[in-house]
Amino acid sequence: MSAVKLRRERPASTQSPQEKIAQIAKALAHPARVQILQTLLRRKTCIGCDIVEEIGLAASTTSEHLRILKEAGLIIGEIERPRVCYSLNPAALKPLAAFLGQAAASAIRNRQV
Amino acid sequence: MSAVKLRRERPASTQSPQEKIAQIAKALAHPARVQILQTLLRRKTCIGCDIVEEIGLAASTTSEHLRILKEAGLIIGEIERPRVCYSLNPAALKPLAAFLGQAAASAIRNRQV
DNA sequence: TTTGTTATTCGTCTTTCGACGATTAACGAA
DNA sequence: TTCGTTAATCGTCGAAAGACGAATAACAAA
Repeated sequence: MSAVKLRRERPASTQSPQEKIAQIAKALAHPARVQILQTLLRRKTCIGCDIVEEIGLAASTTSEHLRILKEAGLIIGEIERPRVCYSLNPAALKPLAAFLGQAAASAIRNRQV
Repeated sequence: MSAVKLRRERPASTQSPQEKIAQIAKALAHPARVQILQTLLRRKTCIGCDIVEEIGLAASTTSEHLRILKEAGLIIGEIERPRVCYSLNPAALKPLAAFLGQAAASAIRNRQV
């Protein structure tokens, strides 16, 4: 309770394209977080705290994963007292998806599916 | 020089789908590695040690990034004495690409581009 | 055989991640 | 106001990532 925490990543505006892509990938770089996104994909819209139950980790740990996903912009959380309603924001995946698209295109050019 | 190192990730066969996806994402979760892949995309095929020069990190560090990419199957390195010739293996990106595809599809279903 | 060229491994260090329990926050309901 | 419910934060700890220089490996060429 002394100083500011300053947990920020770096303003998106000053990020290189590589950094943008890597940042999104980093948000996906944990099985639990992938599982959270898949859960949100399956059960269309928002979910309360049963994400915690679904992935089987401690509530605090899950909350941390949700924070990371939120910070990366991949999910959105709307408060609906006393719970929070999470939903996907697939648009945030675009830079990474575009990069993968390029790689796939090169695969076609080089005739290696 | 004492014991085995055992740096393995875990046999792909026993990996859950989430783990597979997360593992690929983890390999992409560093700007330098994204940059390496982009370089290989641009200059069609393999490159020697000028990857080191391109990304501006120490040779040993770069070698480590290349190892990670290789271990994830994203690149292939053929030795061409005295150098090594790297090339992309875009097929290894498939599981991640498929996942992003699903998310994009859900975006269309929900009318949020 | 010695020399030169490039890639990799080793050892070390600092920083970040991931997990947890405990605590705190933020309210609606009673 | 007090109570109950759910989320988020804090503090801690071990494990892993990331960076580097130094040392080593693996040959082709001289």
